[in-house]
Amino acid sequence: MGEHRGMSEHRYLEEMVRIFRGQEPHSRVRLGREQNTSFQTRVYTVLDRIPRGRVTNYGLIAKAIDSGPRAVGQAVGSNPYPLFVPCHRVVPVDMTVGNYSMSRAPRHSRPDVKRRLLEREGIPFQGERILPGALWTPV
DNA sequence: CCGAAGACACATA
DNA sequence: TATGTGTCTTCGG
Repeated sequence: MGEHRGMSEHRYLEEMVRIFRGQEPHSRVRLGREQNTSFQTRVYTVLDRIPRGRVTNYGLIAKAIDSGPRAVGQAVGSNPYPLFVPCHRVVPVDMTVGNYSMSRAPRHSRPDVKRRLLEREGIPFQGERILPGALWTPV
């Protein structure tokens, strides 16, 4: 079986399925981040600290690393390890799921992957919005 | 280098 | 609701 992103293919898929189901990964996975810019690394470091069942927003991350929200969005969008680095826990300040990549699909066929991931992690929605109690502020 | 483009935020009408 | 502006990083010419 092949090697995939620093772990066996089998284990990688197994952990990925767990995350899709809203379960916690069995073990913390070490991922190489050599290709990232130093700015991206700073952003992903914050993402790693977002607790399960909580979300934060682009502006708060920006403040935490002394940058701007758009720059944070750009870094989040180029996350090389989605799911493992929980970019799905970052939402706009209005607490909707935001303009993540999948949101460009036609509405009737839109998979709403981000929302489903969040719901399985226990994030409470009311209509299109996440309840304010789920907001986490980076320390 | 310079300009344009973002998974944004905030102000103003 | 809907433009318009500010701000910061990346990428392409």
